[in-house]
Amino acid sequence: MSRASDRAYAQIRSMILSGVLPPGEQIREEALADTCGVSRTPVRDALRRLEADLFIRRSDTQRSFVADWSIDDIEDAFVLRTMLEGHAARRAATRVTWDQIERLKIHNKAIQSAVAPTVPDIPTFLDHNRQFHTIVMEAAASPRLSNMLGQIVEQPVVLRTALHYDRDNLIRSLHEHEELVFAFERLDGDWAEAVMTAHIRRAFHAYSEAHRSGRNELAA
Amino acid sequence: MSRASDRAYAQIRSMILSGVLPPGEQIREEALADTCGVSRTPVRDALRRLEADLFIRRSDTQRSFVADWSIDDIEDAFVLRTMLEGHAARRAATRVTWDQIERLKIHNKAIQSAVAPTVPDIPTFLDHNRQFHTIVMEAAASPRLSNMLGQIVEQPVVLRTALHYDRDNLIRSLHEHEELVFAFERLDGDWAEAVMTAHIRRAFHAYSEAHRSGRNELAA
DNA sequence: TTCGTCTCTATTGTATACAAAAGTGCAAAG
DNA sequence: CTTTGCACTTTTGTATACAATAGAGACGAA
Repeated sequence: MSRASDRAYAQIRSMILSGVLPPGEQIREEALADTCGVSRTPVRDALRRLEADLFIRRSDTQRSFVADWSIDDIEDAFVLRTMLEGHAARRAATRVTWDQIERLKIHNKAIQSAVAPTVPDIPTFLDHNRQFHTIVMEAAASPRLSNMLGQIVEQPVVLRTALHYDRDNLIRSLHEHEELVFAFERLDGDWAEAVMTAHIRRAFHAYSEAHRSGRNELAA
Repeated sequence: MSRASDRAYAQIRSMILSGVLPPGEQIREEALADTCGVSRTPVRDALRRLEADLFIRRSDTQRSFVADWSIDDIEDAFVLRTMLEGHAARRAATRVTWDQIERLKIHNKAIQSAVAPTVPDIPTFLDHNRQFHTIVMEAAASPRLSNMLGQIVEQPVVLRTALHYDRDNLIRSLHEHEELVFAFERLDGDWAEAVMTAHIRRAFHAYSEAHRSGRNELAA
């Protein structure tokens, strides 16, 4: 992450996620180059990647804008994520190694510690949650599936989802992770897919409800 | 398609598809720039896009190579395509408009004409086949799904698949298209998904068998 | 007033020069 | 004979200048 284009990528991405660059905002390469302290060349490079990640969309005349996600877009992304991650869980159930199962359990333990206190440690939860899902993808052993799921999971909407989890949701999430490991240990693809599907759908509804209230806050 | 980077993209892509740049070949930006008659800047642009399309992979030290697809990679791509396109067909079945159904029928008619002669017109088949599938995606009304499927369908392996179709396979392909339209007319998502799944799986086996014989030819 | 067109400005696209980094081969030491 | 380090070559990364193109606003004609 030391090349200028990588730094620019990370910086612009975080500017979008943090709302410094709000949805719909036009992106000017030179302005970003100044902000990031690099020339336009690596900025253009970063913008291409962000465009592929759907963080940015380009008009028909080559101008770039921060992507604006409609409710339909959001549901669309979750539906795809449900399908892909469910499929990954099914594949993983019959391919997972004992070592991977051990690592999944370690992350679940860490998540348990993070959600046990009255005030959960969200950053720790997020970190181990991400690693848990990464291991599932690894066990699914499909580079293309990982690639595509990566694209979806990295999208702004999904990244912000867990921020809306209350403690109850975090604990349910943990229980689903544990159930998934049970399914893996029994090589039960059907079960694994069902648990994962429910896991992602619940996340969607958690997001969706929190988002609605968020909208109201903005409107108020 | 008039910008230099677009021309470079198209040209490099076709060089890979036609085998001028064989799998595993290292890619040198300057050499391609000379070949395409443009500077390195648009070539780099094109290479980034081809990398996202998985036509090109980069080593850990930033060098680019034409992607080399293993048998597992190929099956992997087809499995994903089956899942995504099956899902798309299901969605399309309950969203497709009468206008889209008419257009699907028009392309099927064109395909019928192309495969009717003893010597089928493969380019015409490919063209209308592609448009047929594009309309299905359009009817599925999920931008992300379209985007992802586009990534898979455009991959070298898939692009070359139909070249291995014999006349019998082409006719079967047509019949499956027709059955899909029946399923759409009856708004039957289960049926549509099943037909599409079978459609793609058959394409996979057609490819896989032709590929095996192709390998033998190379070995002989 | 409204439409069109023209010009000027803002923004992106391309070329080129130079910097940085990685690969390559040779030589010397062990 | 192998290995390691160093210089040299090749290749990629970045900056900057310039070209091309889209957008915005003014001005004039209908």
